[in-house]
Amino acid sequence: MPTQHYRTETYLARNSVGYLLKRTHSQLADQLEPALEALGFTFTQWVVLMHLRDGLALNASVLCTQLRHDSGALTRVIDQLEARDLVRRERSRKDRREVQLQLTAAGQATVEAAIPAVVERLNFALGGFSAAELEALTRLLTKLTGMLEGLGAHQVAATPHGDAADRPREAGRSGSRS
Amino acid sequence: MPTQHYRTETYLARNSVGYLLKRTHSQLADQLEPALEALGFTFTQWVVLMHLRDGLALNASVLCTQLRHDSGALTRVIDQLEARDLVRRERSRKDRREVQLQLTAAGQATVEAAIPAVVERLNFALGGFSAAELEALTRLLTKLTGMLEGLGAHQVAATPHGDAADRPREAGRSGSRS
DNA sequence: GTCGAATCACTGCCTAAGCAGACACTGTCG
DNA sequence: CGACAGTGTCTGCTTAGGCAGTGATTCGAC
Repeated sequence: MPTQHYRTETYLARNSVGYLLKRTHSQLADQLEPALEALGFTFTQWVVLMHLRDGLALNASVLCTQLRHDSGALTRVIDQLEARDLVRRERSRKDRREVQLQLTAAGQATVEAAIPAVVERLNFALGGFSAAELEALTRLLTKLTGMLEGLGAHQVAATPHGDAADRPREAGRSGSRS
Repeated sequence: MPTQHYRTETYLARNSVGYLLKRTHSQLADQLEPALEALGFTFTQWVVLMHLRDGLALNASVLCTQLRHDSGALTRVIDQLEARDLVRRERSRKDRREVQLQLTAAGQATVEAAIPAVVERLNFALGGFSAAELEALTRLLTKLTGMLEGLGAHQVAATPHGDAADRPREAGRSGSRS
């Protein structure tokens, strides 16, 4: 039996991590998006580019799981980036179902050029945090994401309420349209 | 000049709080949604109901700022909940522009009945955390949300890239903060 | 080797989110 | 009183996200 973090009698939305994560993410996105938009990117596009830059994803499938994006939606994001010559698609020879992705020279340059503005905005937004606090937050979030990834397909613990749905979480989400 | 949390040369997407927040939120939502879906709610609807239950919002406008939701979108969420007789709209007598919201008896009962399942799922998902860790995470996120709320309208720091950066984004609604 | 299941990328469709504008109402200033 | 700015809610439009289904390919069982 896991730790009894929350209890029915004292559960309040505003103290719940779920709510706090949603809220902070949204707020931080609001801080970053204008900087990215000035450069012509959405947050999603940015993260895709960064992951490619960091070599964290070689194909769309990996990117999907990494970013937790819908594969269909991701296709459209890649479409946009490819249309702007920032990303190149290339069919793998080893497995011809797979499409390998990489930044073009222009994409590489664009990302590198954009980083300072993003970093600056991030630092500004986090101005009220000490280094120790940010470190702690990052550590906790990293641990949390690892934990939740481990849970994977939420095998719904036999809820007495019966029907519990079983979503095939594998396919990521997000994406965009042209 | 704020703390130099991130630096251009070492910035990596996967370590960035923005990315981590997005990722953890998405993962946690995946954990909770099936439980809510079994009860017929989306995450958004659930949070709306919880806020009404906790008396955190008396009208749509407050709810918008609390949840960082679009007022137009919120109208539709309320529509759905009202159609299911979970929420009641009532025009305020004091200020007839305002629509006061409250749970119906059925709404109240439904929310209360749903809490145990949500709490259980939340505890399950957070099983790997100690009480101290969750407490720390909650505290940091609460502080962060307060910090970011303070920043409010992100005044874009003059980007040397010239172009753009002039989104009137701040969408008037949700403006007044306590 | 063949058949069937699994995987990868992609396309359509549907719903939700975000934006802008409309309308109703309030409070203020002249 | 009447014009005007500000606020609260709601309605259309556009865009993005998520799901299901398709074609191509690979892998595994037999």
